[in-house]
Order: sequence, then C-alpha cells, then structure tokens
Amino acid sequence: MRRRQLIDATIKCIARKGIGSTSVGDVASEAGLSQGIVNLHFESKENLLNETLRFIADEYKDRFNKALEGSGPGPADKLLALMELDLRPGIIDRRKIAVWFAFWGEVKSRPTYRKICDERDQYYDDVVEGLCREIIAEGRYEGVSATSVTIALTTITNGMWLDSLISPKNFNRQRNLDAIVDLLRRYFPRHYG
Amino acid sequence: MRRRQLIDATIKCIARKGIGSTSVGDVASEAGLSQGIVNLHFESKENLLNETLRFIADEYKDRFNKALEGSGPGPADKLLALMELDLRPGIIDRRKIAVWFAFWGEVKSRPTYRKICDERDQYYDDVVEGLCREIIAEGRYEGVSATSVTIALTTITNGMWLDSLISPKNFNRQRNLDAIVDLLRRYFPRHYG
DNA sequence: CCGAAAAATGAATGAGTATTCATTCATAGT
DNA sequence: ACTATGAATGAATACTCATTCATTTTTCGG
Repeated sequence: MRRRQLIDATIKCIARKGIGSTSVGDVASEAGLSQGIVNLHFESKENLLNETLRFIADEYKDRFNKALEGSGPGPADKLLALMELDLRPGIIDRRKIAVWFAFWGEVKSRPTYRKICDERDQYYDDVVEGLCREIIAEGRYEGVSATSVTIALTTITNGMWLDSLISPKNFNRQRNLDAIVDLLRRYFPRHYG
Repeated sequence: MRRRQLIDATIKCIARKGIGSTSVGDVASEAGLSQGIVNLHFESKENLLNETLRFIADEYKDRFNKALEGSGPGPADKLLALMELDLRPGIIDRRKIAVWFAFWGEVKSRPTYRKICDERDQYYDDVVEGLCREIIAEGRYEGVSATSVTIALTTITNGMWLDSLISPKNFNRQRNLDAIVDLLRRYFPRHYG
C-alpha cells in the first residue's frame, strides 16, 4: 500500500530533518516516488502529517496491548511489563523518540495533534491506574494513592525519553529501568521485593 | 536593547504558532519593527533561534539558582524547592512549555539545540544528585540509591510538563505536586514525613 | 488482448520567506 | 551649521515548497 509506504518515508524524514525541514518532495524521494504522489494519496501535507501521527500512536497502542497480553497474569507483572515496554530498544529508539517529540513540539499550535496525543495518553493512564488499584487491593497497601503512583509512573517514562534524546551518550537503559523498579518497590514492596 | 526585544517577540511567536510557522517577518511585526531588523541584529534566523533557546535556558537557570538560595537551609528544603519550582505557575505556563517542547522537537536534527539543552540538564542533574546524597547521608538511609532517586525526580517533572501541554484541561498542579511529595516521602520518610 | 479506469509522473504555478541593500533619519561630535 | 555614524527601514531578490494538472503508465475485468 502506497499510503503506508509514504507514512514510513515521512517518519524517516522527520527523524532525520525534523518536521519543519521535511517537504513533501523529501518524502516522495525518500519513498522513491514522484513529486505529486503525496497530494495524490493524502490530498495535503497537513493530512499526511496527521495520519503519520495517528499511525505511530496506533503502533504504540498495539505494542502496549501486546505487552499487556504477553506478560504474567497478575497486575504487578502487567504493570512492570508496561514500564519495560517504554524502555525496550524497539521503542526507545532515538529516531522514534525524535518523531514523538517533533509532534509534541507542535501540539500547542495544532489542535489535531493534541487530540491524537491526548487519546493515547488517556488510555495509557487509565490502564496504569487500573493496575495500580488492583495491586493496592491485592497487597492491602495502606496509604498508597493510586492517583499519585499513576502520575509518577506515567510521567517518568516520557521524561526518560527526553533524556535519551538530549543525552544519548549518557543514557543508560538499565539504570533507568532500575530506577523504575526501585520506585515500584517503594510503593509496592510485597509485589516487587 | 533590541536583541532582547526580538528574543521576546520570538518566544511569543513560537508559543503561538510553533517554530515551523514562525517567520522572521512575524517576529519583526510582533516586535513592532521592520522586515530587515532580525538579520541586522542576528545575522540569520538560525542564529536568532539559537540565541532564543539560550535565553530561555539561562532564564531557567536563574530561577533555579534563586529557588536554591531562597529556600530553607537543609538539603531536603532545597530539593523540595526545586521540585516546586518546576510546577510554579510562572514556569508551568502553557506558553513557556510550548517553547521548550518546540525546541526539544528539533533536538535530533539540530546539534546546537541538543548541546544547549544538555548543558542545562547536566547542571540540573548534578545539583539534584548532590542534594540526594546529602539527604541520604543526613538521614542515614540504607539501600537508597542516589542515582535512582535522581533519575526519578529529574525525569518526572519533564513528563509533567508534557501532560500540561497535552491535557491542559485535565492538568492539576496540586495533584502533581502531591505525587512528587508522596514520592519523596517514600525515599526519605524522615525528611518529608 | 482490449480499453476504460486508476495510479503515477514531473513540469509548471504561485504563494511565501530569508536575506540583501540602497536609502532614510536621528543623534553626536566637531 | 556641518558632518559622521550607525540603527532602522522596506522594497527587491532569489529561492523553497505545496499544490495542480496534462500526460503517461499500469492494472485488470471482460
């Protein structure tokens, strides 16, 4: 399918040159096709970018759901699997992260981007909060607020993504994963001890 | 100073329209000046953007140092003051955050941006890690890794900034601050109890 | 095979934009 | 009063880029 091929080319171009310097001509030649091809299949550049963002959001959601299914049965396993997902080599790949940040960088001025990102985050937050509640009930943890843990867990991974983008040399996946597990242990010692 | 005036105008334009859609003409008219003014004072658009990023990074560093000085004397006070800083209304202002993300979105394709951001983060991390070490020593906390706490604390605030950008409606400063204090309490109960 | 419909091409168009520069103008020095 | 200075202007230039469209190529049902 041409549309998919063009979206892939768009992702490559954005990762390499940023959204601002990516022209439809660049995308077309990255795909090995001709000038007019983008407008033929997507009508406009804006459309292409919207659909590209939707594509990477869907792709993430897929991996997210697969991680949930593929993990151990308990909520603690599932939560850990989700945290690990965000630091998996295939996800925390500098090119992929660059694309996410390129779109996030335009969220304020493009309501459509905001909406797409918001949907993804909402879903993510809901699942994480649900798992935290299950763990709290299961372990009879007193004084642990599911809301607080959820905020900590969901924000921390995005912050790590930024680190990996800004200090790739200094970034250490294992150390970051350790920090997350360490944090989980503080909240839920009987599950991650 | 004209340069400062132009940098302010650039920040406003980026917050409103994003980097991609901000032209030097926009900046000039936002400043109430004429076409050629940007190239007169900054030689090129690229230069203007570099200096704008450097300006907001310096501005942040200033507030950061003031927060350190203005807080209570102990490392625990200082650390909390830094965390509060990142959620203060003047900092977590959607326009300011939008500018940060606009630049972060281009970090991968613009080495200069990366360098400026990296310097800022490096400094931030070093200070936070130093404070954590002091607290650990002071409270004789066993089994708390300064590295892990530092990673958690420094990444969490950037993640919160992203949330405030994507779900401004849903974003609640107090709830986020509570999450941070809650987290501090888990690591350092005798300091934040 | 045929031929109509769909897909793809790439040159042309026109809007927009960074940069240049000849000129204006206010101020300061002589 | 006259001149020198340099900040500021804004029209002109050169260039990039999204979009259009006439034309060519491919596809595929009959």
